[in-house]
Amino acid sequence: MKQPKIAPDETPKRKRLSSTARRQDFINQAIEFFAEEGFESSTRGLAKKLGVTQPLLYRYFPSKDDLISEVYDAVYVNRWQPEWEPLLRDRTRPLADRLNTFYNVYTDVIFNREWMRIYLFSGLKGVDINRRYMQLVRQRILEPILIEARVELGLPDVPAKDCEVEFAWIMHGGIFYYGIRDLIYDSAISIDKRRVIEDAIAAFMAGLEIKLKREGQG
Amino acid sequence: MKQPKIAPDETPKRKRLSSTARRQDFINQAIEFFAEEGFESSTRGLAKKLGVTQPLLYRYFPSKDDLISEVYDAVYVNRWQPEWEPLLRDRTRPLADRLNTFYNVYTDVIFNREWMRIYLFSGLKGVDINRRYMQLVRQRILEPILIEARVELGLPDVPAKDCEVEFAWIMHGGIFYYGIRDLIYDSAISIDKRRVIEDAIAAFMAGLEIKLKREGQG
DNA sequence: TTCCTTATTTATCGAATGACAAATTAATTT
DNA sequence: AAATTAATTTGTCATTCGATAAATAAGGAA
Repeated sequence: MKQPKIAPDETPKRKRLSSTARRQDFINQAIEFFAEEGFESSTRGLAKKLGVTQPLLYRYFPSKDDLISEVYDAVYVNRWQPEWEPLLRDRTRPLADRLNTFYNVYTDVIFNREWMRIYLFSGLKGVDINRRYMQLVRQRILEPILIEARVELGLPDVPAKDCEVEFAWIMHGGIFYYGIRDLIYDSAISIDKRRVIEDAIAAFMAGLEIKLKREGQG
Repeated sequence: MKQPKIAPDETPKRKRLSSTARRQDFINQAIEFFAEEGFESSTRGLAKKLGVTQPLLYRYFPSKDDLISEVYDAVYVNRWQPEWEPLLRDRTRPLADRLNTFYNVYTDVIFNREWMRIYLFSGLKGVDINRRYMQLVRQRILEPILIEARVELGLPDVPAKDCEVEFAWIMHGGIFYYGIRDLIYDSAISIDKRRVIEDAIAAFMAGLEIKLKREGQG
């Protein structure tokens, strides 16, 4: 009963996949598995989900940690879209518009249970890929946003100060935490994601204008 | 060499603590231990940190899960301060002042590695105490804040709408995520916590005023 | 068909895990 | 000082873990 039903004379007792196809399948399903169960979960549990035996995993990955590293890459590196930064720098549009577009497409990528849970699990494990990811966010998203804001306000085009970056992080973190509440705790109020982002950006822009102009004077 | 050095004629080979004192010590150190290593870590590792043998744990807690439950209570329940809510409702002070005071004392409690990591670990495990904690935050912190804001702006004293609660969550989450960056990822820029909170609240208040008055008209 | 490559399984090892029972020993009571 | 209580340790069991070696079988090449 536990075996998949097979028509009488239909042979396939064991499926054989090509090396590369099998490998990809392993990584993809490992993302789902570890996201749900945590990285401490057993390779036997993963093998069960994959429908293969546990030692087969070691034909494709030297160790469990190596497999986990590939999971990180698949989630953090491969899902980052290079067009995000130019989108933020497109001065033909008002900055508020650009921010709304960006945060909608960005959260389309990261607001899913897999991504969020992998991110939190790996953060707690202290792997440095998380720190690198946050540097990426700072350099490719937050600092560009702050430069664009200065330009739009007619202020001198100087690099962002630390306390300005922190202010941008507050907005970014507020939106991010909305995703956590929604996807990890299932406790976000079911409201348009678009609306939440819009409000967060409006408050950020209003606060930033006050902040930048005050700094310019003092 | 691994035994603690004991002066020649000083007797205590084994320390015996009273039942209640030992129990408290176990819980306190279990918080540190599980916060750092995660709840999947072994009871033997914990016993080593405690300087006792592993079976002794089972004299005080029926199972590992029971011990973990006590850890949750000690962190979530016992550290919540009842005076927080009246502080937010103290109408003799401007709301912005109250918010600043509150978020400074609140983060004094939760911005430490133990609290933050226990919170994230337990959230990923899906235990319902996390959901209950977020309801507490909503009912005792965010909804009072929104009511106070309406009153201060001279608007009708009606319960907060869902989208207003979400807006308050954005500020709260932004501040919270600052703590995560600081304590979990060691990647917050070292800036006055006080300053970050001040900016977050200023942006929230500015955004909320616009939002509430727009709603009142539409 | 037959052979050969390699994907996959079977079998197993040593270490670590949560939990329990029984022996020991420190502290209290008599 | 002797006896009693209870805190703590020793010893152990059944599972589960990551990992390896050897056996099996599917599919392409000859």
